[in-house]
Order: sequence, then C-alpha cells, then structure tokens
Amino acid sequence: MTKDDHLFLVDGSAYIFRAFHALPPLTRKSDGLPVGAVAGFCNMLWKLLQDARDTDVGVTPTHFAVIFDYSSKTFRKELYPEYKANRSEPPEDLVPQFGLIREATRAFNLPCIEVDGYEADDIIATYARMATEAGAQTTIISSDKDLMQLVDDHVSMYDPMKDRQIGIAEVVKKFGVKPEKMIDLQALTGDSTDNIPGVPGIGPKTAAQLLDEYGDLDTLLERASEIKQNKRRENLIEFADQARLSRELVTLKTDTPLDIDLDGLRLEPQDGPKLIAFLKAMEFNTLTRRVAEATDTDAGEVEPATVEVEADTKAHGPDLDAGPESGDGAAKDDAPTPAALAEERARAAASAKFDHDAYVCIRDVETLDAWIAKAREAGVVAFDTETDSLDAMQATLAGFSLCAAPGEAAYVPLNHKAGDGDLLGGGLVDGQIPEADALERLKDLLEDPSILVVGQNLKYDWLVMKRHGIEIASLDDTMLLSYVVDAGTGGHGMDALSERWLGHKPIAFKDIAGTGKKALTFDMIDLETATRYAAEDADITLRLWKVLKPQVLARGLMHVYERLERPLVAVLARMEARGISVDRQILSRLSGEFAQKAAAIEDEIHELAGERFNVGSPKQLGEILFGKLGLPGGTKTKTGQWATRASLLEDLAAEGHELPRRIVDWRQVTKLKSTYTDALPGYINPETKRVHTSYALAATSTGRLASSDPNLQNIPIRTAEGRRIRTAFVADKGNKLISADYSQIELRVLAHVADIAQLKQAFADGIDIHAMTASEMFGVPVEGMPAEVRRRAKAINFGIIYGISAFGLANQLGIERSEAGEYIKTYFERFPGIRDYMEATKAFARENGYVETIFGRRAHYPEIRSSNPQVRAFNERAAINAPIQGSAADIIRRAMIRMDDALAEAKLSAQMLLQVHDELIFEAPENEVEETIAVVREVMENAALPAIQMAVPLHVDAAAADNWDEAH
DNA sequence: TAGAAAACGTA
DNA sequence: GTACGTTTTCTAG
Repeated sequence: MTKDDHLFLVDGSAYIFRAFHALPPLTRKSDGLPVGAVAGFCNMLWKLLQDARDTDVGVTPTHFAVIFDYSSKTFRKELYPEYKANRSEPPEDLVPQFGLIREATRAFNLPCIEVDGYEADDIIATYARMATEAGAQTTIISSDKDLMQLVDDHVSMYDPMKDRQIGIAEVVKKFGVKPEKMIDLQALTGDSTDNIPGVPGIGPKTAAQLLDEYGDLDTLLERASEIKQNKRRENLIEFADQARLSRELVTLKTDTPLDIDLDGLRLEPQDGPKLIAFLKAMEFNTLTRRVAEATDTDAGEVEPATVEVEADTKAHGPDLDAGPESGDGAAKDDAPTPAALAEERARAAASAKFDHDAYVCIRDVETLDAWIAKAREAGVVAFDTETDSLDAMQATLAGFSLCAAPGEAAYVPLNHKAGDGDLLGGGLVDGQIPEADALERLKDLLEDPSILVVGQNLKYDWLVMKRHGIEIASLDDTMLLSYVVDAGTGGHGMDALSERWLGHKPIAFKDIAGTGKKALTFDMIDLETATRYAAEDADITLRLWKVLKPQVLARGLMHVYERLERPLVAVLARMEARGISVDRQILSRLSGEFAQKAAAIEDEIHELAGERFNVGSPKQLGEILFGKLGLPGGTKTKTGQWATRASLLEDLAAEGHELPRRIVDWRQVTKLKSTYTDALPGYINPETKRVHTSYALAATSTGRLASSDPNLQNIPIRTAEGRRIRTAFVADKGNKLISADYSQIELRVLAHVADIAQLKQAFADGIDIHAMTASEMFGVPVEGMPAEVRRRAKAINFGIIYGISAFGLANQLGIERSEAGEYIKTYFERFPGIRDYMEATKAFARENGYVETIFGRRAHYPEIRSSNPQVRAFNERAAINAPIQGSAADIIRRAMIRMDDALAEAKLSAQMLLQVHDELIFEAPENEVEETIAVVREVMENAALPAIQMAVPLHVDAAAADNWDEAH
C-alpha cells in the first residue's frame, strides 16, 4: 500500500443494527425470512462501490474490507466483567441476518474480517493505523462515536445513512473536543449502551469543558480537588479509578492480531454472476437488475445461490458467565469467564522463559535514550532501583533497571565501585553514565504522567528517587496488586510472586552478594552479574504486572486497589521522608535510669534465688522457679520448657512470692531499655536528624499497616515508666505534635456491619459503650457502676471483636472457663444480632475462603476448612475479626489519602508524620494548631464517605502538645 | 551464623 | 480470643 491508496473499512456489525432499526421491515416473499438489514447492507455496499467508480466524488477506494464483531468475549470483558452486560439479546428477526450479511460480503467479493476476542472497532483501528503508517488515506464507514478517536489527517469517517463525511471539524462541532480527546471524553461521560461507567453527573458538555480547561484526563483527575462545583469535584475524586477503567475500555486497540495484511484487502473486480446469484436468492429484484446492468450480466442466466440460513448468535449472543470465580480453571472455548481469561494469561506467563544473557548493560547515553524512547512508546515501564541499603532514606543509588517488554530489560549502572580491595576503596568503575546525565533523562520519563511506572514495592524506589529530586507521577505496584488479590495467602515479595505466578525462581541476592559480615553491597558487584540480577528484577516485575492487573480486574477488586492501595504509596513515602524528631538526651537519661534500676533488681533476684543466673533466660529462670524453688502452678511450653510469661509470674506474685514479682519488674525495665531507649537513637538519620520508620503496606492480612525499622506503632503507653519514652518524641521549635485518634472505631464498625440497634443507639447518644454493655448484660445501672463490672464488659467487647472463645475470655479475666462461657451466653442473649453476624461471617468464609471489609477488601483464610479443630477455630476467629479490623484500617487509609490535600486546601502547613492503626500524628506550627485539628477531625470523621454512610458516627479525639506523651 | 522460640511492646 | 515487629536466648549447623 502506498500514499496514493485509499482504504475503506465498513463497520459491518454496527451497520447491521442500525439498518435493522432504521429501515422498514422486509421479508423474503417466498418464505418470510426477514432480510431488511441484509437489503440495506447490500444497497449500501453497492452504492459505495458504484460511487467509487464515479471519480468525480473524489474518493476512490483501492482497498476495501468489511469488519465484524466475532464474539462478545473480548478482552474488555476481561478488563471489566460488566462491559456490555446490559446488552439484551438481539431481536429474533435480526438473528438469522448476521450470517446472511457475511454471505453478502463474500458475494460482493470483499474480505470479511473478524477476530476472536476483539471487537470490530479494534480491527478497524488496527487497519487504520497500518494504512496511516503506509501514508495512505482511510475512510471508516460508520457513524459510531466510539470510532471518532481515530479521526485525523489520514483517517475520516462516512455515515452512509445520512450521506455525511465526518472529519476533524465535524467531531469538534459535535463533541467540542478534537478527535484525539475523544477517549478522555468518553472515559468521563461513559456509555450506557456499552455499560461503560464513566463519572456520574458528567455528560458530553461538561466533559468537553473540563478537558478544555485541564487538557487531559490524567491532569483533570490529578487536579480534581481544584474544581469548584461540590458534587462534580466529589464525583471526579470518588470515581477517578472508574474513569481510568472507562478509558481503558473505550481505547481502541491498534495492535489486533490480523491474518490478512493490507495488501490482502486490495479491491477486486466485481464478480457479476456471483453477486447476482446471491441477490436472486435473497429475492432483491431491484438491486439484481441494477447489478446486472452495471456488470453487463444477463441475470436470467444466473441461478440463485444456495444460501444457508443459520441462527448466528455469536455476534451478540447472551453472556454465559458463571461468575468471577472459576472452579477447575479449565476454560471452555465457548464461554470463558473473565477469571478464566485472566487465568489464561497467567498460564501463558507461567511458561515464559527467562534469558539472562539477553539483558543489556547500558553504559552510554545514546543507548539509554533509545531505551527510554522504547519505554515511552510502550507507555508502561517496569522500573527498579539498586542501592547499597534497605533503608531508602540512607541508600545510595548504585543503578537502576528498566523493562518495557517481557524479556527485554536493561540495567544502568551509575555508582559501581571497582573492587580493588584497598582500604581507600576502589574508585568508580569505568564506563558508567555520569549520574546527573542519566537522572536528567530518567526524570523526564518518570515524571511524565502518561508513562505508567510499574514497580515491586515502589514506595522504596519512590523515596530513593525523591531524594534525587524525581517524583514518580503514575505508578502501579505489583506487590499491592498481589496484596489486593491474595491478602492472607503467602507473602507478596517479588521472589514469592515470581515463583507463584511465573514459575520462575529469581537469582537470589545472597547468591551474588554473599551473606553475613562480608556481604557485598550492590555497588560492589561486577556489572555483568549486576545486570543479570537487576534486569531480571525489572523483567519479572513487568511480567507480574501483566498477570496481576487482570487478576485484580477479573475479581472486581480494582476499586480496592485504586482507592485504598495505590494512592497510599506516595502518602506513606512522604510521611517516611518527613520522619519525627526524637530527643537523644531524654532517651539517654532514661537508659541510664533503667540500667541502674535493672542492676538493682538483678541483685535482689540473685539474692532471692540464692544463686547467680541469667535473668534474661526463661530456660534458666524456669529451672530456678519450678525446679530449685519448687513453686506451684508450673506449666510447660510446647517445647517442654517451663513457661515464665508475665501473667503466670503475676499469679505467683499474688500468692505472695517475691521472686516472680521482681522478675516481672526486671523484664519491664530491660524491655524498655533494650527495645526503646537504647535502640531508638540508632535510628536517628545523621542527615535529617530525625527518625524515619518504614511502613509496610502489604504485611498484614487485614489491611492494617505495619511499621518497622524502627516500629513506631508499639511505643509504650500503658505503664507510667513506658510513657516516659513518649516524651522523647518531640515537635521541632515553634511546632506542636498533634495526636488524633478514632474513639472505639472497631466497636463502631461492628455496630455498623452487624447492625445492632443498642450499639448504634449508644454511639449515637455518645454513651460509654462498655458501661452500656455491662448494664445490658448484668442489669446494673450505668450510674455508680462498679469498676470491676465495667472491666468485665470491656473485656467481653474486645473478645467479640477478636472472635470470642470461653477459653480466651477466661484467660483475660482470670475466671473459670465455665463462668466465661456463661458471660458469652448472656451476651448473645442480649445481642443476638452479634451472634448472627459471627455465624454468617464464618459461613461466608467457609463458602468463599475469604471475608470482606465494608469497602470490599478481601482477607483470605484457606485453612478455615481444616480438619484440625484448633486450626479451624483459629481461622474462624481471624475471619470474624478481619472485616472489623480491616474496615477500620480502610477508613483510616481513606483519611490519610485525603489528608494532605485537605490540609493544603485549608492553607495549613501541618505534616502527617505517623499512623498507629487508629491514630494519626501530625507536626504543625503552633499558631495553626486549632485550625489543623478542625481539618484533621473533619477528614477523619468523614473518611468513610461518600462510599459508605456509616450507621454510627465516627468520633475523633485530638490534642496538641510539645511531645507525644502529652498530645495523646 | 541463621533461625526458632519465648517474651512483650502496641492497637 | 485479633493484628503486628523487636529483642534476647538458645540450638543446630
């Protein structure tokens, strides 16, 4: 095909429906076969081909094809199970015409193109792209707005029923945006006929205006908070992921696999007798005559063709989807479910081979530029940094790897050191791109919002790049995709994911770096080995992304990923980067005090024991207590050692034994010293002088975060001694720390999900919930209630959240198991709805293998059907707890995601520093404290909205002070 | 020297 | 009774 050629592409499937509805019904005289659409189609084709010969029309096709939908099981269904879900079956009169129209196409001597799994529009887009690349012109015979995105200088459309050309100007006139913006426009408006969601409340007019103002969808969604209209802003924020999904759905594929190339579409001469035979069979007399005249054929000589009439329901037949979960995964070729299709992709990835020799080590800017160009072309790039430390806040960049297509990955070394081994350390290895040059180019790529940067645990790379002045704009994280799909079933580290999904065991870091004291850091590894390792990581990451993203979609979990996971990456990275000030002096003073106290207690212990021994050794201690001294009540742990846990020692102390009391005291002091006052100063970053914890997003089965290095979610608070450690967490000069925590959030969630009238009422009235419980259970008035009664009710309330057992409650309260059982019985009599909820949750978990939070997050419990009663019971309790703990975790996640913008909008400079499950810690200028608290409370208390309207109010307590102890 | 076990800090 | 991470001791290699 050359630039003088002109390709005509007829959207056959769309035409069928339009002709059927627009034209008067027509039946074959002889037998009543409905043929209206066929007649319209034949007339249209004939006219097009005749006009083509009239050179004065100016448009002469040299290539021609008619394109059809093949099946409704397209990749879009895989992306979005609801796609075209509201399509009803085609009218009975239309069904037999699908096959006839294909026959007609062949009778016209025209190629009839259809591809399994793709829509006609994708095939059209692909051919149009190919023709444009050849420099040729394309005319698409359709008026479907879904195709308007293809219109440009080389591609136009033609509406055969209205005899109207559609070019760039017509698209702009009709929709107010240029054709290249049609995708974004459709993503916003959605499409009710195809069941594309879009953003509620946004029609074509609003969409065009928004796109005019913000340029494109990504920018609009990013800056949605600036929009003045309340409802519109909320919807754009709330349904951003839905808009992105819609965009994926409306974007036509230009790489549809095609059996016939452009040259195969060259227009063949009309075969008069062949066409007339078909037309006679259809009994289209007028058209038969015209064709006979034009082709100089004697129609009387031609026998009518034998045309098979079959009910071809392939084009738009009913969907036979069984549901999102597929049993044995054996996809039937006629009706694969979305999950089965996702699994199909997983199967394909599982057999992929890894060729480490194919990886490239990039050592000059030209090559780097070429790879970056390739990434731009793809629009998606897997990215991974290699450094010398697991601490992103201290790590030095050794290099980075890129992968834009499976199997094609490269490593870019930047700071590898020569392993000379002298004490001064080797210099830089020769032949590495200067860091500044490479990062300048990388910045352009990573900060481009149209490039999707895919990583495994991207928060780490985000922080490393941020420290080099680069902020990744659009990201996907394979760890988080896995977490959304599989929370509760194994880990989400790259090695585990690679083995699970790709059947490939990656090169182990310890195999290239060694282990222990003489382990190498990555910058000391030779470039060849480094390339094999680092490029493999990027390769694996991209392949995982290709497998996991469809998994998320197929299971209907995209909203969980988009609303609760992906946005948190940058939020947490910023919190970690800020860190918190910890006063070294205070900790050092406390360490001294604790050391003295521990030493004194240790002397007493040795005195009481009558010998010196290692007090820190439970083994030695057990021997002394239960062996040498023969104290009663000794129990053994599962390894046969004497158990010496605090609660046991407390019991002994209560019987008047002095030694156990002293052990408990000693343990408390040494715990505080070793874990907190001694360890924390070591975490103060020498550069920032602050402590930067690391939050794990995918560590828990319920959706909670986890904090480590150091863990700032378990700083002591229960004892007076412990609280003193909190005084070392301080605000910088001129600032205050603000602590804001949800009051009773898990019990509120329980009241909501289990729908318990008394609980809901109590929270609505702001009543003391434990006292209310006690009053209901024991008939004691709240006024003047004994502390012990309330304490027991409180323990029961917590027990409920934890999936209560008589054994556990008895343990907690120090009562007999039978008595605890009575309490539970009474509780369920007063709150039968709770028991119903617990039973229903267990049943759901047994049935599905997972449970869900109110926002749809899943936690898996594959062992809930274990034949081991202990294992089963444990899984049941966990399954009962997960929706409650997890929903609360989701709520605070939502608050955190909104918080930075809310503070910025209020022009407050407060910074969110820490999260402790139901508490957020901020650092704010002294004079903004009151305003900040108001904004923080507002965001936290409304965090479930607008997705969920809780049946109980959420309440947040907040206070400000110079240190964490006083603020809490 | 790596990993399990026991203990204990938090929500 | 739920969910975590860190420290120390102790054992196996």
